[in-house]
Amino acid sequence: MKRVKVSNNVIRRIPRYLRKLDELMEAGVTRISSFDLGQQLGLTPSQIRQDFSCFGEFGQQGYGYNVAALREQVAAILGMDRGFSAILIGVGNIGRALMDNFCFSEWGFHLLSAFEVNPALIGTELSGVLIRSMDELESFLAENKVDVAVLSVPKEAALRVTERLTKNGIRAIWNFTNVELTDPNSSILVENVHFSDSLLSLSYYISERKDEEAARAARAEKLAGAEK
Amino acid sequence: MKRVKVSNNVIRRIPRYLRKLDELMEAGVTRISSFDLGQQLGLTPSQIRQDFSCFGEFGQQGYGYNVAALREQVAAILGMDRGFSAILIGVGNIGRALMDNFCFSEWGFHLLSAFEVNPALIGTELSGVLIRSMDELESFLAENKVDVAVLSVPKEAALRVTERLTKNGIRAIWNFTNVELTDPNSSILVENVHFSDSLLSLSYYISERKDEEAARAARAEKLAGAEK
DNA sequence: TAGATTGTTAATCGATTAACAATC
DNA sequence: TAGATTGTTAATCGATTAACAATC
Repeated sequence: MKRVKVSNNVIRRIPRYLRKLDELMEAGVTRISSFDLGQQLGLTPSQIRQDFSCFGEFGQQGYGYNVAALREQVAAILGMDRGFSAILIGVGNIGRALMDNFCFSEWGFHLLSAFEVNPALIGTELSGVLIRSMDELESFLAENKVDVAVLSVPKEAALRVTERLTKNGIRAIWNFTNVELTDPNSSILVENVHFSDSLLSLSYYISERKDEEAARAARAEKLAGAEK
Repeated sequence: MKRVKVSNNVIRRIPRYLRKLDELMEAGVTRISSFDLGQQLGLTPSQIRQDFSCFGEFGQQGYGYNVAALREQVAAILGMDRGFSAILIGVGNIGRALMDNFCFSEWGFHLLSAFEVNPALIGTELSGVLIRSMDELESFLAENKVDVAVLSVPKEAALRVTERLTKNGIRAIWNFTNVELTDPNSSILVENVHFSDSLLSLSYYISERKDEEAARAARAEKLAGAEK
């Protein structure tokens, strides 16, 4: 796999390609051109070819791309075949939802264990994953290679837990707390799922649309008045 | 409020400004310069001033920005003061987690009601919000102005429910299903929270780092060999 | 072969950064 | 007043789009 320095914009598009390719495979589509793929994703064919060309040559002139083959390449680009391991910290509502519904293995991850402070949950299993006491965190990290910690603890505990994690070798965090963990001069990878940021962006777009519609209505009103 | 056409990049940064400003207020900071704000967010002062200048003049030469005042401006930009209303469809794990933990009102939204097919849940309340039968969806939408539908149904139901929503006047969806709802030529606003996209991006970054470290180790190895 | 479509180079467009006059 | 810092214009940088030779 070629691996030049690839821009964030490209990297954020790759998972969308994967999802679309899975969809195409399910629909029985075996080949697709950058033109058609672009149509379906709202991207230009140029951009799609540029994106893939960061990683190699996956198409064939005059034919396009084989869907199944491209899907495998995309999966490899994303590291889905590397068998990364994860632990989950905090089996609250979000933690439970992830353990219950989110299929880590579908995306190439092994969820090794979860950790909780609530004694009622410790020792129980959820979707086949054992919930351990937070007291065991350090010893577990010493004995297991863990690539990612999924952080789904309450806001107040976020920074404290993060410190314990990074002190014990964790170098990547999938952050579901609404706390800004990213320390600019740290080498820890943090991927945020900030619900509020997402909702507020939507709020912005709705406001924008409302304002535009109001402005349009005002212009129409004025015009109608002038005609009289 | 000035409202020129603002790029997506800017819009995605505004919620981060809000979060940081809230943090500063809580810490008792009353004024901040674009320089300091940039330091804390990993952005250049230029970019911060450019971003705000899309919406107005919120600072003061020689002084910087008043934190509380800027926070209010940012909130207004995002439409947090518009009292948008929302309903939630699908009280599964994710739906429940949102109703339980996510404070809609903190971000200016009123969660009016939730809808479910499971009879055991219908008629009950969660965090003060009534769970109605999906059968009541159409009549509810006819009687209430709803700005956003939060979609947290199982994957299989996503498209069907979306159609019911849009047929009954819903024009913005906050989508928690892993389904691509965005129809390029539709005017419905869709804001996606795709967990898998997020995890796969992280997977990419971890892979990249691993490859770099392996390459570095290989070079060191070679060097050590050459010295012998 | 002719038509289609790639991978890549060049051109364009847009976003970020730098610079600076205005001014608190 | 002098120092600080804004808002904005100009310069730079990077990402997207267009074009096209290569080739299946």
